[in-house]
Amino acid sequence: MASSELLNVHPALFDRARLAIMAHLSLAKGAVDFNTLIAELELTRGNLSTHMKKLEHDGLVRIKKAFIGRKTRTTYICTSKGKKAIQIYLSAVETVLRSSL
Amino acid sequence: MASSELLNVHPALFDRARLAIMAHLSLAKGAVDFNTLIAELELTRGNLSTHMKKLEHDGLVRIKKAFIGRKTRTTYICTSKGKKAIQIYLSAVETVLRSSL
DNA sequence: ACATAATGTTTGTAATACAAACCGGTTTGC
DNA sequence: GCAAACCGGTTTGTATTACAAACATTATGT
Repeated sequence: MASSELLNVHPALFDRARLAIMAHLSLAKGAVDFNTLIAELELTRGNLSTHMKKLEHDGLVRIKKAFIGRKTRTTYICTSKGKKAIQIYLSAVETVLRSSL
Repeated sequence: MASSELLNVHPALFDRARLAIMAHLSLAKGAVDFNTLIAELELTRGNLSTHMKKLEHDGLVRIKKAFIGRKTRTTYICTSKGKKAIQIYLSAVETVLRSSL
């Protein structure tokens, strides 16, 4: 059954905001910071914060905190596990839906 | 911003079970019945029932009830709105993720 | 020195996915 | 012919979770 391929998809990706976050991070070469994500994805700070905590917990993202001058700066990068999850997501969706066009 | 394309996607599709249901219905020519969906997608009855209620409420699916012999039989078909939602979903996901491979 | 802003995090709440319990009706066993 | 098991779904209760408001901390402007 083709639709069972969806079972291989990491559950964290079945959320509009988190999918957008992961897409953004997997595109960007290098790290992306908190405020950039806020601005581009139109999320509130609280919302982004909790999403990133979950994504880190699941190992899809790595959080880096650093001082820029004396202010803190939080950036995120997509782990290889995260990239793989995105690929699985895309291929699963395509095999399940492509033939229905 | 490419990722904003995800905002056009119908929110009901951001759920693994409902996406699988819609994929199945949009593939099948004609109606699919309750028990077939249960069997192929491995959902509980309660779970499927509530998902279908939501999908009908959102206009992505139409529910038909009929008697087969003296038993009732519930079948579902994907509306044109549902098919369009699937197409939007697929193209949004592809434009957002394709370049990240 | 005091107000305002910037950067995140924690907390409270509303929405929701899920399965258990339920319900109306039918078939089976005895 | 009556009870028990079954079928086809629906409603209800619960546990999870997405979200924004409130909070905490530090920096900046005046």
